[in-house]
Amino acid sequence: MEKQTVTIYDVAREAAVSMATVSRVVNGNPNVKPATRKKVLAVIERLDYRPNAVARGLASKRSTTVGVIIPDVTNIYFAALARGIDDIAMMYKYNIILTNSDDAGEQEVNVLNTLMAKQVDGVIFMGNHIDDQLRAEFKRAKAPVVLAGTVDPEGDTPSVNIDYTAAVEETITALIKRGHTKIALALGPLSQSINAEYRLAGYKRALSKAKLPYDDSLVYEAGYSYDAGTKLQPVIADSGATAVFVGDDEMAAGIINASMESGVSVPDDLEVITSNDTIITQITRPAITSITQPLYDIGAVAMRMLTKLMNDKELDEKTVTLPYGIVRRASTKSAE
Amino acid sequence: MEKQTVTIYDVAREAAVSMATVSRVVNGNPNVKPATRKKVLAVIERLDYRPNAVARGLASKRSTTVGVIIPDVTNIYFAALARGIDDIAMMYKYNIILTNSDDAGEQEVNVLNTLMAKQVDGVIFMGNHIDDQLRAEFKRAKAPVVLAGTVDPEGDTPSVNIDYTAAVEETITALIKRGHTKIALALGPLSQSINAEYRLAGYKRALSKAKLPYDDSLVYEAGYSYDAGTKLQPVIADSGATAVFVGDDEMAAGIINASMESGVSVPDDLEVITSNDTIITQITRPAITSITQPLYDIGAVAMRMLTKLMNDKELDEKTVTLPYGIVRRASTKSAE
DNA sequence: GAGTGTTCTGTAATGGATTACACCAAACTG
DNA sequence: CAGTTTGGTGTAATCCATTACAGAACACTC
Repeated sequence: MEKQTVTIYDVAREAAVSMATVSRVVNGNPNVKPATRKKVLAVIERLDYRPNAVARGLASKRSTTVGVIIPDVTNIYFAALARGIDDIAMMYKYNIILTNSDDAGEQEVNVLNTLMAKQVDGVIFMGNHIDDQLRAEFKRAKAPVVLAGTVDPEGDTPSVNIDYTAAVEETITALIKRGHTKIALALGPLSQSINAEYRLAGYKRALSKAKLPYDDSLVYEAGYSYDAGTKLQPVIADSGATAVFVGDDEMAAGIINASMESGVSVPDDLEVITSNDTIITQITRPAITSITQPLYDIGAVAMRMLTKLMNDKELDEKTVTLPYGIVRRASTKSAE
Repeated sequence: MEKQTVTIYDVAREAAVSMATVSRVVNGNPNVKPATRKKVLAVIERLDYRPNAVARGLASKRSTTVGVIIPDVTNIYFAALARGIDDIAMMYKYNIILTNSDDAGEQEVNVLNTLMAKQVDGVIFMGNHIDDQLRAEFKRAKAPVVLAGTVDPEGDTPSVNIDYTAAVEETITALIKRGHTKIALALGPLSQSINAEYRLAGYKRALSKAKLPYDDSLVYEAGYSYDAGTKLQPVIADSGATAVFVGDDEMAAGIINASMESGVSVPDDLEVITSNDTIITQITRPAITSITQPLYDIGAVAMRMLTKLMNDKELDEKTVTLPYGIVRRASTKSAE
């Protein structure tokens, strides 16, 4: 028992009008006599007609769908952005095609191409690194692209972020003011601009302003995971650092738990500050002081920008920087 | 500078063949002379032709897109399922339209309708409750629906789950064996079948098998959040319960932290067991004993079932039950 | 009542593929 | 070598809407 589809033709026939008129009614075109509109709506109701979005997309060249490329939905940070994106998309009647890229360049390019083949009206890209090939694809794409929570030092592509450099500088400066001189930096891969070109820069700037020497043996490159944190902790302990800035909340949780369990007290022996203020920062004991980011808003603003671009409007600013904050929790000592 | 699109027509003209032949080449139809195929592929390469998936979808009546309805992507549990879904979907060359429903019935129906309008070839539904209206929509839909991590007591719709009742029964029985007689149950809304009809049943069964009385004042209905847990903790403490089974990991984390901070020691004064084995269970101190679920696989298997249905194949079993486990962590005492 | 606008509706082209069917040529059969 | 397959290719209908354009109906003006 195939369920046959009701088309605009069927409605037109039943309502004794042309399909153009039905189309007008469906799309809310005001040039329809109220009586006709009513008649058509009645038939639509009776036949339970739903316009076919694919046919509509072909005819109108707009799919009312946007592509979202995300490294991994199970990553709380990116999932929060995705939620902001989807909410705003829904508000503007767009749907989201979501695909995981695992941060792999080749996969990202592939995904972008399938998205373009599906005629998405725009793309929101989240990732940790943008290389030349990807940048080239963005340019080649016939739909606009906006980066969310993702930096591109080249700055061609519109993007929404916080000022990572300033945030790190501020936290490191606060640590220095409290007397720390050996501050470790636990980051993800330094191949990613956010680490190598933003966070590290903030760290260096804070040191240099305080006239402290930069010691690259205090900078650690690890994975974005709890286990990476537990493994890194003894190394940090050996380094003699009395404070550490961590680039990922799960990693920070690993460092904290491993510290406490090996007799290194947080915050007395080691102060810990992390980056993303996810729920994890509230769950550890001690809870973790963190940079706060308006995650949901980063996604939401990115989507808002994309809707403008999709409607050929100008952007007020291409590179949006949202405000960050810092929440003090128990993993750092209070300022004197 | 509009980027003009290359169509199958352009390729046909340049390669001096008909569009049908180009279509055959693109779709890997074997009835094409190797020489012709090569010639066409060269032109495709030269013109950088990409088939328009929308046009293809209209003509072939298959969009190679499936809809995924999720309560909230930022929920780790569902996000893990979504990841499994997407990976398998990608393996079968499908894309995912993901939409958040916030578990709201009306929204779920809306979303389902837009998905059908977009001509998705199938739908994976995740949610906490399925009411009659939703069930009716599933039936009405012209594309197959599979439930992932979502129970429907009616059992009409194919689904993938673990045996929640048995899992709860097993954990409660273990607690009873260790001597507990007052065991609390902290669940999400009892309006949801998974709580009211599965977990609660397992709890009751364990009690009755042990000939312990059922006391509904030990059953708590709360939200799926950390704060809900911290708020619930004093109530549990007052009840005199010496163990608690929790339906959500964040809630469990809240209960644990609030307990420890109010001088109720976990596991000495209160043993805690939770349900989803997310990363949170490893981060709390004590870490939380949990039922383990193959989250990724639940999503993956659901998607595999859906691909079968989309290709009009029969399902081996309509209601798939994957195995669960139990990991002991520090929030429970070891068995004697 | 002719002229001029509006408002409303219909006709038909269009979007970019898939695919049933027809056809011709080459290969095979007996 | 006529007859039948098989392989390779093209023609044209089809999918279901949008939309430019044309035209009809009606109201209004002088």
